Amino acid sequence: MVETKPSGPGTGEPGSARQRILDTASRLFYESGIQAVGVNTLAARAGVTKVTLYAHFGSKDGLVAAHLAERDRRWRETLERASAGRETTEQRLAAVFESYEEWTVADGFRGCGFVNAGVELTAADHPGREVIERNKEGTRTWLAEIAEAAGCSDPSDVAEEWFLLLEGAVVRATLRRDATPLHRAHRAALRLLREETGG
Amino acid sequence: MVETKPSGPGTGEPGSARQRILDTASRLFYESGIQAVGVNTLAARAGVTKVTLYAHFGSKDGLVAAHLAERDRRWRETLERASAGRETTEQRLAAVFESYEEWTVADGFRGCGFVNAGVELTAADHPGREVIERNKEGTRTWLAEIAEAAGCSDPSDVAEEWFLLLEGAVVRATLRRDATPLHRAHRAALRLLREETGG
DNA sequence: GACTTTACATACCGGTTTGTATAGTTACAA
DNA sequence: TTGTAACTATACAAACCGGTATGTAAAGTC
Repeated sequence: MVETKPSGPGTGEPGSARQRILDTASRLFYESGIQAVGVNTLAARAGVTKVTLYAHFGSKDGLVAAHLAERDRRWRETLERASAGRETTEQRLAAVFESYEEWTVADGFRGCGFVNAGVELTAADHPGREVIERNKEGTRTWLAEIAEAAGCSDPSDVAEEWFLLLEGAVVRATLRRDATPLHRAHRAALRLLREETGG
Repeated sequence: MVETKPSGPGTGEPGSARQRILDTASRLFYESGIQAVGVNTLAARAGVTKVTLYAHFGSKDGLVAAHLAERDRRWRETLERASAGRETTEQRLAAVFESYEEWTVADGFRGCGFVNAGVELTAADHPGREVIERNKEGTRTWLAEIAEAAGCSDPSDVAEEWFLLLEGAVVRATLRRDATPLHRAHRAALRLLREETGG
């Protein structure tokens, strides 16, 4: 387990230097890619000197890892918020697919930030890799709990099939910028579910 | 349509400078990512001077585009070779999923080279983007022809569902290095097909 | 023999990369 | 009032980036 807690000065309150750096990183890294954004640019855009950035995160790799951890936290929040009040299996599943859909059709969508980071961070021991795996495992677990509540005979199997459809839809939506990949994925997921539960 | 034919000197015979550059690019770009491999390193590893590299491809972007075109050509060959002698719909579909499976479990697998390139090449007008789209469209068409021969009422719809499963499985296989993503995708694809054709 | 093509070697260009060193400033607290 | 934490400002280092300039050697071709 890697340290993801704040490791530098400051407490991370909104508007603090640390938070401004993380917000800027989130935007720039996602927009342009991690390697394409230098620490000079990043610090300047965050309204912070490079010295402050290094005081907080130690290295660019450290900042990348912290940025991914923050992104993971926000994604989990999104899932939980979208699932509020959804009770039946199909409603809870719809909440997930609708979250993905909103995301993929939003302005500036450029694929999954974790998958993208995984493509760029080829070093096997990069501190960000762990965060990527944790995020994917989190979503997989979320889906498995829905499949379990539905009474599927092999919940993790069904969850993984849903996950394949979701990940595939995100990839497809990156080229085809409309809602059809998510619609098709959702429909296919429902058919697989109903077949499984004998609906 | 962008020029993808050889644009520099030489004919591209096996062992020629041009071919050596392309082979080296294919290996290094896939292994380490496009941005992480400089032209100095690339030329040195290909046993070629940088001047020769630029005489052949004009720019790094030009080399990237040529490399992607070559990769696309090889992928189409793989699909055709794997489908030789497959006659029924399920056999032809199996050929596709088996090709993906062999690929994802092979040593050094690091995701789809086209998707990865798409992540790295953020510039909308990069000459490689066109090749990426052409490749994805090629695979989609390949699947649609199978679905059509199967007598699906909406072949392109079914093909897209298969494609979602395949792309998702590739993404999942990048983290989970075994054959289960492809097995699951194949099984789900068959279930969706049989449902569609009322089998 | 003159010319073209293809590739070589070497050296250089301006700019950018991550990361550090040093000094000064602001705010708050004991 | 003195100290400390968090920050700014600037300058620098060493390496690397894509790309070019200059010149040479070895082939093939008219």
